[in-house]
Amino acid sequence: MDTPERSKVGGTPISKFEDSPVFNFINSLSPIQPVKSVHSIHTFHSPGSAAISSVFSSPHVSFHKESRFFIRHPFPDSVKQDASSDGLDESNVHSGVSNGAVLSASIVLSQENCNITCSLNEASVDLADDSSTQPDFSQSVQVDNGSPNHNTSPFYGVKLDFKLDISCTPSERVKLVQNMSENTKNPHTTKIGLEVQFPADQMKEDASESDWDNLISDNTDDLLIFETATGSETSKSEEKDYGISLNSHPNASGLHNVSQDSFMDDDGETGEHDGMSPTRSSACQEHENFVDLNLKTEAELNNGVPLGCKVDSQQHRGVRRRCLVFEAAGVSKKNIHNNSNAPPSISLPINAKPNSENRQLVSSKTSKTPVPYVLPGIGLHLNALARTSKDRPISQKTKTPGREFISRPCSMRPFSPAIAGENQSFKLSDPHQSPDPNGSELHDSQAVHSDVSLIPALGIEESTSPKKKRRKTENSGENEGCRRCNCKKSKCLKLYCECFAAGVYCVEPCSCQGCLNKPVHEETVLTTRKQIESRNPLAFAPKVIRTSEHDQEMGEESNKTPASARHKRGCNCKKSNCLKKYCECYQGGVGCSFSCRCEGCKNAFGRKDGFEEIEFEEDLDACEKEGVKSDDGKANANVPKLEHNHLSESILPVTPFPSCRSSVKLPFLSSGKPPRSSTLSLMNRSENQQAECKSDQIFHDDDTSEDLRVNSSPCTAVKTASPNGKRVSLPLNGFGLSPNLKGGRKLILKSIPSFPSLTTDAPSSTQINSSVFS
DNA sequence: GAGTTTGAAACT
DNA sequence: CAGTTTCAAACTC
Repeated sequence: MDTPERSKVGGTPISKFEDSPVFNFINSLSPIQPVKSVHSIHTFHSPGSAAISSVFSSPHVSFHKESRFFIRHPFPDSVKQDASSDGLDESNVHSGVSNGAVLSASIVLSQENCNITCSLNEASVDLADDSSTQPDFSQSVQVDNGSPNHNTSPFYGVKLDFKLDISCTPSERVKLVQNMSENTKNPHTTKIGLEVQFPADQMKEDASESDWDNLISDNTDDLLIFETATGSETSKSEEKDYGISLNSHPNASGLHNVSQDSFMDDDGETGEHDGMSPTRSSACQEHENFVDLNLKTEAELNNGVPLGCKVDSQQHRGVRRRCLVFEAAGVSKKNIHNNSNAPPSISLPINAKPNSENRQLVSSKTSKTPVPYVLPGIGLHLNALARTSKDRPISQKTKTPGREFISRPCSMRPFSPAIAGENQSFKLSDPHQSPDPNGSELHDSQAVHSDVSLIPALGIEESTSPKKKRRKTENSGENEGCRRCNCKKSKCLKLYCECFAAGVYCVEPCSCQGCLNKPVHEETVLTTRKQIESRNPLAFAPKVIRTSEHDQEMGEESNKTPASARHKRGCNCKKSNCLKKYCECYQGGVGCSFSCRCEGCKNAFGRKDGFEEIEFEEDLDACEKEGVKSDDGKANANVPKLEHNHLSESILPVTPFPSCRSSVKLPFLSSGKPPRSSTLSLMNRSENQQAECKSDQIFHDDDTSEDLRVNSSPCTAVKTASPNGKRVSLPLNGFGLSPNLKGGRKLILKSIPSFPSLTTDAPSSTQINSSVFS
């Protein structure tokens, strides 16, 4: 073995390492000789003796500062001291405290069976404290592993353990890379790379046998302490939460990727790994020491490394190539890299093109980046939310001077029910905030900001003519929502203007002419708005109200079943039969209700007639089977089917301020079945007012549909007409009842937008209704 | 892309 | 409050 010279860690002669069990192990690889422990893990790359040489030949790479594999764990100085006191070369042992989290990684190569045990322990913050006092702590090793199985997300008290029993064969390769001293100073940057490669089959079998506890207990001496690398503030923040630094962090992942590449991708598979760490800082690239345990085979990763930690899917994707990779021996492609080779992969330019996985990471990361532009003094207008099918990009003002940049997510499902909820107290703002496609409600402050996270960067992409784009997006179905106004005469100061109606400023994509609905004209906008509100307090109220609950429950199907939501005022369609977007109900993805004055309603989401006709039917089931027939006697095949769904929905106006919202549960909507005749009977129009009264009484904040109870308390009559004389009523108001009814449905008005102008305080359900219907 | 249709909004 | 006009989106060609 000529290793010593070539094997340097961070320029540190490997002589010390030779004393280490690892070294012995390596030496003994062929024939397999036991290695009791590894104080410091270095790269083993060795099939047989030759392998050993190779191990140390490549170790440079792995040892090299630039090695990308790393196990990060912060730990207390005390620990560090202990480690050093143990005679461990600092280069081999890095300790640090990061965020109070203590991570220790121990890798043990057992003498027998050439077991290689890698215990990765993530010590909680508490542990970190303990670690100082507990010698054994050193054994616990925190490995930042990006293995899919590895839980990328930090967790307390979770040990990430994997034990690998492999027969030592020439094919086996274990790389342990430590990176050195320079970085020790900087706990955040110190990384140690460890790569262990095993035959795939062995890995599967053995990897599954993870026994960290044993490792810890047995190999106290053999500890590798790694400092957690904290690439960025973000990672730190994450780590703080858990007291553990994880590779889940983009930076970390990037590091892993890099490291992995450095070790594994001689054969050109690096392509897989390239592009890794866009987020990775150059500094990290050069100076971080990593310990990487790479499990190359995914099966291995999944099966062979029972970490007891599960990584969420997203994390998986991001993490997949990271750390622990046990490469099947057969996979010779993973050659230990020479340092010369390593650098390229290692020091991948930040702006390097990420691979698909990396991209995901990046994208996910970036997705959050957009920051909504909130016009000064202008608050979120939830009306935008109300326009369900009309997603508006979240307003975002580009930094470009004089240019408004408003974007809103186009995530809306084609028929997703409009979310209602508008708090007029908000100033016009954030134009195009859209309801969460998922139906999630915007809550208070969250609404304003969280939505932003949803921003698909719409605004950025809009360069083509707004109109075309709009159509394009609309046609596309899901992205239907991205709209812009095209006003020519209204100056975007009337409700004709969708933007204005939504309470958002017009943005660049808009092709409006003479637009005054811009931040520049804020006063004008507000004034006009007030005027309109004075005329009709509900003018900016969400047109469609629905419950978020529904979305949550229904998930993807929610778009199919918006029925629980209803247009607050109802449509007045004459010719479109409520089958086109001319119909606001249809457009909002909700069924028509009693409030509608439409003629020949065939609303696929729920016909007004359907309700009425069904109302008195004794056997709803029959109805469902037959389908609901409209007044004109035309059967609407869609209706029954849809009815199930949308009836199950609850009305949920989404307002940013939950406190201001009250929810109404309409009794039978959650059943998911069409209204039962008995139930519907209550909805008889003659009884509308009564029903509405009931509905008023059943406002609830929570969604317990079962809670739907008819409140017998006296109710004041509620006007169904809007201030303007137009009927405004909550659809399904009359549904409050009948649990006894089979298939009772619930409409839940989870939140009704409070209109500050009307009621300063969070309106009670009654208040809401009164305000709505008065 | 222009023209038509449609229904809400605005107006009288 | 009803009728009419205006408006812009939706739709059609």
